[in-house]
Amino acid sequence: MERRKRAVVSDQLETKEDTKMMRKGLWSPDEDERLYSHITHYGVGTWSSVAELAGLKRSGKSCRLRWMNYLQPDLSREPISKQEEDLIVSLQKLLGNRWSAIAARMPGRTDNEIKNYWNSRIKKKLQQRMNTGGNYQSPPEVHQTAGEGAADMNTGGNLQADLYQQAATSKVRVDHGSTTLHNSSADHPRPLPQLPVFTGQLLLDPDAAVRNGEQTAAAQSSLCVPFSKSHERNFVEEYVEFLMSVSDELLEI
DNA sequence: AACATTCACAACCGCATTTAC
DNA sequence: CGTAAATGCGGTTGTGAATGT
Repeated sequence: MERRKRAVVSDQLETKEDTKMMRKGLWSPDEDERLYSHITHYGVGTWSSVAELAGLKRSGKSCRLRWMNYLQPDLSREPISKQEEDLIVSLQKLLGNRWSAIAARMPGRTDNEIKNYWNSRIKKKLQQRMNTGGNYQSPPEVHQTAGEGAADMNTGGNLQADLYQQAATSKVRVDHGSTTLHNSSADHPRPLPQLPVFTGQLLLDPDAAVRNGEQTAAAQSSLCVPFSKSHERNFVEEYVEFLMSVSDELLEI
């Protein structure tokens, strides 16, 4: 809480600074040139120093965003293809609105680009198909305020629950320690590559759950550990890597 | 032609997390 | 270990172009 207040204060200071002397709005070609030239020559120390050393009246944040989303040389300038769109849809199903995680699996694409594409096109398309009676599953609406998002994080979020739910109803079985793929053609499960083992649990305070009489497997599990956001991130990242490595078939869960 | 609406995308904002000291 | 600064992320807003009336 205290930290959060500080972050807000820090941002407010930056904002105050911005209104005094920082430029805002669209970047001019000259600014782009300065930023690009500075970074290609000297690299990025800290973003605030980049802004200063490149002689830009921009916040470090703004410089970072411009570089990441527009100036980076390895960005793709091609329109998003049908294949990429399908990939976005699949990954969004798996990861939710974790645009940076999705972008990490799409070379040349940025989180902002994917987020915009999702919001302006895919979301609409899916909605239309829903309205016309298509059996397309609507993407989960994530009208989440920052506060709600934080609440999700605090409770472990629904993400793990969703993954478990998917795993439970799909051909992938996620056990503590063992994983099998049930081949649709044969009923004999075959061993899979190492699946990241989920050693966290969904409750903030497992002891409290036990005290409350919630005798969940997680609460009772000797593997129970506090489940931080970084645990969550690692788990989800590894889980998706795993799914993508197995087969296209699994991506449709 | 003039205005309104829609669309796509760039950029901003607030907050959480990570890093440096 | 605590604090401040830096960074990263996702939601939202702003803006210019395209399209419709």
